[in-house]
Amino acid sequence: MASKRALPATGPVTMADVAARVGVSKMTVSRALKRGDAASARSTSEALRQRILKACKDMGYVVDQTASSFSSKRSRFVAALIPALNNSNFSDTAHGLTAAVEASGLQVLLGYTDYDLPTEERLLRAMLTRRPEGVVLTGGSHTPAARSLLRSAGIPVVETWDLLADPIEHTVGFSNAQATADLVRHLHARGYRRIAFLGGAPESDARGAERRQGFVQAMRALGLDAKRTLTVGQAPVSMDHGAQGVTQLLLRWPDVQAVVCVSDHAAFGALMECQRQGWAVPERLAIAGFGGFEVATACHPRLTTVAVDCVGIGRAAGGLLLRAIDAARQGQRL
Amino acid sequence: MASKRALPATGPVTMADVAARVGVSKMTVSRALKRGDAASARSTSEALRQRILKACKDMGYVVDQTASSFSSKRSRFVAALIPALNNSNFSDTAHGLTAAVEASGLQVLLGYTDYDLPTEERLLRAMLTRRPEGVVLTGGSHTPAARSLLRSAGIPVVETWDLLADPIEHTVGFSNAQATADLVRHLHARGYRRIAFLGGAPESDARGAERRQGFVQAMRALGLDAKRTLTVGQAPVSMDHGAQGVTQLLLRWPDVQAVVCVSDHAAFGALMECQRQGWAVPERLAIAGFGGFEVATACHPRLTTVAVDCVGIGRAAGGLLLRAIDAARQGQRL
DNA sequence: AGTCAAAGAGTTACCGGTAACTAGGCCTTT
DNA sequence: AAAGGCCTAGTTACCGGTAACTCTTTGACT
Repeated sequence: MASKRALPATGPVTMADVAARVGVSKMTVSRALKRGDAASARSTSEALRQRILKACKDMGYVVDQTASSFSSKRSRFVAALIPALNNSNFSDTAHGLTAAVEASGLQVLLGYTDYDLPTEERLLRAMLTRRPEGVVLTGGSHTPAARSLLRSAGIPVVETWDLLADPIEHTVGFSNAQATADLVRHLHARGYRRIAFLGGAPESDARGAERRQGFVQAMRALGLDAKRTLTVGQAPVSMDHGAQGVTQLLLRWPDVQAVVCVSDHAAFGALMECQRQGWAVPERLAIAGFGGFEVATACHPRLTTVAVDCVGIGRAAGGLLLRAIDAARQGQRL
Repeated sequence: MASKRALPATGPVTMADVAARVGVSKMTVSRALKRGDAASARSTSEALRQRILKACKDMGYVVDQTASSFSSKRSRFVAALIPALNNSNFSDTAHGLTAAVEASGLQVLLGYTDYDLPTEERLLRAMLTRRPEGVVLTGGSHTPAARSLLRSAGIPVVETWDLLADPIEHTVGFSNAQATADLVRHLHARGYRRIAFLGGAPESDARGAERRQGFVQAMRALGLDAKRTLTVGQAPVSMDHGAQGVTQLLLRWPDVQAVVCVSDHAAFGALMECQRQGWAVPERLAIAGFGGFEVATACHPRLTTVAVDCVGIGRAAGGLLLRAIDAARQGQRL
């Protein structure tokens, strides 16, 4: 074990090693490395700084964030939880979030919940042990334990993708119900009257449930029959669900003129099934989706859809989070 | 500032607080909490353990992984870099990876490179400061600096999505060239002779370039003309690229019978453009894609595609990584 | 010329866990 | 009955940075 000291080349290079090589103290190296964050305050001379930077490069020194975080109580990352990675809407939001916070030197630790609340809680628990400086969640449905964890963590929380009436702290998004209602009114204006809704099990998808509610409310407000709602499978609703759904739909309500699908994926599946069956779209059945996915504009005929500014949501959430983190740090200082 | 000590309720609860409450040493609390990992070795009595667990719950204590990682030199996470989040192929791989390593208590820190090597290097640099226990990369193209970083990091590295002849350390995947060549032979067996390839700029997408090479090699081997290759845009190749591409294709080589697209997205775009233009698929033009995306089987007509076991790749990469991490830890012990 | 502030660098202590070692109690073994 | 071993819990030291403070030098200003 004495060889440990005798073989400095093998072990990881530490800041002390660099300091010794340059002939300064650890602290000086530390200061030289993190210059640029703050302005010229409390820094080293430029000449010395260059020597230190060169030594770091020569020795292959890489800062140990683990130690840095531990010492400074700043983990320099935020946790973000989304329902699924392979949904481009959510990953676009993650993209926007990353773009917004990386300028402040924060990384995003991304997790996916598989549309499952207990999974979200587990994930949150795991992430909080790493002491993130903030948390971004998707939606407003969480387990009581998850809420409690967040409260006692004492860090800023932003809930996205729904404009919540009663958020844990901050919320960035839009009303899924409102947007769906707008879509229904749009169809109504085009002359459609017998409109159906196609979505997954409400309990498996909070946003889907919101959209369903928006559909029902708008239909009722227009004096139309809001009973044509069909449930196919659990979230995430797939293209195949849409294909199955549209078949069931026309079987059950042959007089239906238009269908509002919970997402573009389902709408696309429905559209393709119609093509297979020879049902003209939109003459026999008009199809609308939600999300503004690439497939909605690429397919033929194009799907009517509700475009969502996913990246914008992420960016706004990031901005909000940064301000909240800053504010908390200021407050701490008092 | 003296109030800091006077207000223990406000500050975060530490292990020492819990220990004091229960009347044992920090070490005992530490041991009680991490029991379950290893077998009954070096643990506390069950009765005491329950008391400690209860105290943790009552006090709202959450282990500080930052401190734990720092002390034990085990960060308990692995870094994974994929080209894009919103590509379900790659996110499925991330899914498989997560599933494979989470049983061992490792988390996955996911990053996306936007198909850009310098971005990959930057990201890698940022992640390595957090001392991951392993790294999973997509593909075998990396900047020299990135390779150097990985080498000096001294942690296991797995490269996926390409079966590399000369990997940095381990590789899990399949030959994109081989798979594309198989696809070409399949089309040839069906009677197609004048086959084209449609993809993005090779330098922007290593896997796309591999597929293009596989196409060229297979065509030549079959004694066919391999010159019908078209480049549209940069990676990631979109549905719209596919639509534009197929138009250019038929304009430039009106006699073409089939087209192999670099991905299902492009293939789908091409398919839809054909429908818009009234070109019969596959009679006028047969279209093949790559990746086995949901859209390939959901659309009408179905796309010929190369299904990839994305989750399997991730799972295999995770397994390999776990073994390598274990081996490294064993070796360290000697 | 003296005072004072700012800039640059060093010192000290500490963050909250865990590795490794130590110590006591109880049980088994010959 | 003594020796050895296992189980449980405590002790000590330390991981690699950074906050906060101190000290020295330099230069500007009165």
